[in-house]
Amino acid sequence: MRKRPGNGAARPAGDEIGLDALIGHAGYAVRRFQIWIFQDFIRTLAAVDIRPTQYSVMTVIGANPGLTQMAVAKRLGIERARLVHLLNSLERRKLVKRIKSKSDRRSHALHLTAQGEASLDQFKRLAAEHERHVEEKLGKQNRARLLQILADFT
Amino acid sequence: MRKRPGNGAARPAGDEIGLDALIGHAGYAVRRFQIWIFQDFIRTLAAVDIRPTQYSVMTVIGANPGLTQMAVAKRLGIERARLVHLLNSLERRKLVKRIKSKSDRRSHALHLTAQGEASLDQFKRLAAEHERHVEEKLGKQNRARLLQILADFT
DNA sequence: TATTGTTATACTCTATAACTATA
DNA sequence: TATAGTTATAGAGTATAACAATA
Repeated sequence: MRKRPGNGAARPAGDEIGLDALIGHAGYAVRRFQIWIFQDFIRTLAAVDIRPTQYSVMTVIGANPGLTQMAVAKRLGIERARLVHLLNSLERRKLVKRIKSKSDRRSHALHLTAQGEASLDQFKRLAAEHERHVEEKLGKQNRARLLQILADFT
Repeated sequence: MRKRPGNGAARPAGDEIGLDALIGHAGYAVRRFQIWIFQDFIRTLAAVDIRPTQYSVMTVIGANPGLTQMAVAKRLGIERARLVHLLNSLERRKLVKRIKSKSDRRSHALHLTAQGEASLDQFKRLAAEHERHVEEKLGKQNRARLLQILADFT
């Protein structure tokens, strides 16, 4: 016999649990998907110990050498205070270097080290593997549509 | 004169900064969008001080009275340890109550209080307003497509 | 005065582990 | 033994504020 709800008895976990209003909220689905996708990314790049944010920072520095910390922070929507710690970690691992700017001595120009360049190539191959997981999960067309719909947020 | 990158000089922030490989990653766009959508949700419900996770917990309890904490945690993908604190906060605000289950005295049956029911109605109206912001931002069709593409993750 | 990088604090969230009381 | 709820801790991420050096 199924328990009736509403009388102080706990419903067994096997019952189907409706989401009610959450079904109509894009934010709920997006959040659940974002968690899934980050977990897959972290798992796929676990061997090289690189997380999504670290990957995004290295990719942008690699494609735009000489950027300041402020420029990277603004472009990626990361707090500048947070970026300090991220860069400390990447610098300790000899993947990124800060170079004192001569034109504006308050700021640092960011570059990948030689090792950072080589590592980033490897990270990109693994990230591409992750992206294939996404494609398998969503379907090729749906993934393409998704990227199109969200293109403004990049 | 534009600074050339790669010589230790910082690039001015005004330069266009390419995202390189990030452009092809669904996770990057999804993450940026998820941040935007949560910020809008938090802003839209700021007057009632309800955040997305709190809203999702109250909605599920409201639609499925008597659920155990484990059942809610599993359904929404929240850690049970995290849910304890969320419920403490909602219980302090007299929105939710825990009732000792008689059939299994380890567990609690979760219910909205009368005040919780009334408040949830208000939260849902505000959340619907937030959802209209999403629709304005994405376009009606794109929002519908997005929900369809991500339906498996709810 | 304003900006860049830094340090520090507080709060949210994720991920664990261990404890208690029950089953 | 296993499970539900709880407590605690550590790390990531967000949001601030304040400070030193420099503009």
